[in-house]
Amino acid sequence: MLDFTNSTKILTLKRNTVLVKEGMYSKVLYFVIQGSARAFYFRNDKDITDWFAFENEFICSNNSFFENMPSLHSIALLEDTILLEMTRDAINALADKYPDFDRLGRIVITRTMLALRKRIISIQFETAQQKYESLLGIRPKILQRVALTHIASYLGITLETLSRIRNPKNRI
Amino acid sequence: MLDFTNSTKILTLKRNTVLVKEGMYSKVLYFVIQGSARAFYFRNDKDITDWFAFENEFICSNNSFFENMPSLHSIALLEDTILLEMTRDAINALADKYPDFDRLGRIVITRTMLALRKRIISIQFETAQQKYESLLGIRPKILQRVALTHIASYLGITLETLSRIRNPKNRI
DNA sequence: CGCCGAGTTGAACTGAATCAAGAAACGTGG
DNA sequence: CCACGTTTCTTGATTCAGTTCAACTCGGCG
Repeated sequence: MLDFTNSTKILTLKRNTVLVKEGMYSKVLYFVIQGSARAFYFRNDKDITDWFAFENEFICSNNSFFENMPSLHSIALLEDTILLEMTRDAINALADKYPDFDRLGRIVITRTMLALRKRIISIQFETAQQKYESLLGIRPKILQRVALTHIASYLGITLETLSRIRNPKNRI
Repeated sequence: MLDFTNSTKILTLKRNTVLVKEGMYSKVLYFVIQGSARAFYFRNDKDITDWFAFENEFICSNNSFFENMPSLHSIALLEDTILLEMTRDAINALADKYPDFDRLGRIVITRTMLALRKRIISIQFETAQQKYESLLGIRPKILQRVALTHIASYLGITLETLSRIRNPKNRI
């Protein structure tokens, strides 16, 4: 029988577990039930966070999942986390059978695309402080759950700059 | 009869024609046959180019087309241009009838998403000069077809900086 | 207790922005 | 085909946000 529960694995994993390693092929997509994960890569020996996923969000190696290329980034858990794991083949099979599932997939991709466009505008035109505040607007609880280093690299600023922004004494 | 040619208008338009105005609703998508267009918006009274479309590429008001919101940017032609115009309803109808067309739509969105991710990395970690060179790598002929002001704003740098980068005397 | 990773603070440096002029290219009408 | 105005691009001087490098603080944990 081909249905959702049969195409899906539920994983309960510890903090820091690595789901995908840079350079590997990964045709699976993870959906976060409880906990959080991040995608990251190394650039000039620095660990750069690329994407966060919290409850009810998806995460996967984009170019491995969508383009059959070796993954450009790794994915690791930020907290003890419960995940759904689905392979691309299972997702495609479900999408072929259930138009609603197919539609859902399209909506998710479209949303992601629109979010990326907004992020580009944010990166290009906001000061470090505005970027930080925008992030807090979108993810108010992120500070309680993610190390500042990861937040800084996600925002494209240094840890030192983030630290200064957060110190009210430095406000102009 | 519901088919591709009936759902499509061919437009032949002059340089500088405005296809979409900021603030309007636009449920159409344009496919460039010959020529070029750009999407842009104003930020602090500055004209910022957001996206280019050349031959065989699509352009539309993203958030109007996908999210039914008033358009955040305008779209105008950079050259005399021949376009295909399709409404969202026609596209959806075609996608319902022809699975291949549906698949095509998904591929286009996915590609766009992946291109946006690459652009984010480029914006975040490359110097002005590297951004310029990356763009030339992707679009070698852009200089012959687009004003430097638009290239600069697309890259998120000032016209002055772009001018200096292009002057070989200023290379370090 | 002492170490270690995570965050803070300080000082010097730098790439790009801004402001201000000027040069070149472009097009439109005479 | 040239003169003139407009738009596009270049160049120079100055300023500034954020980086870099280095030292220091704090909290947790073996």
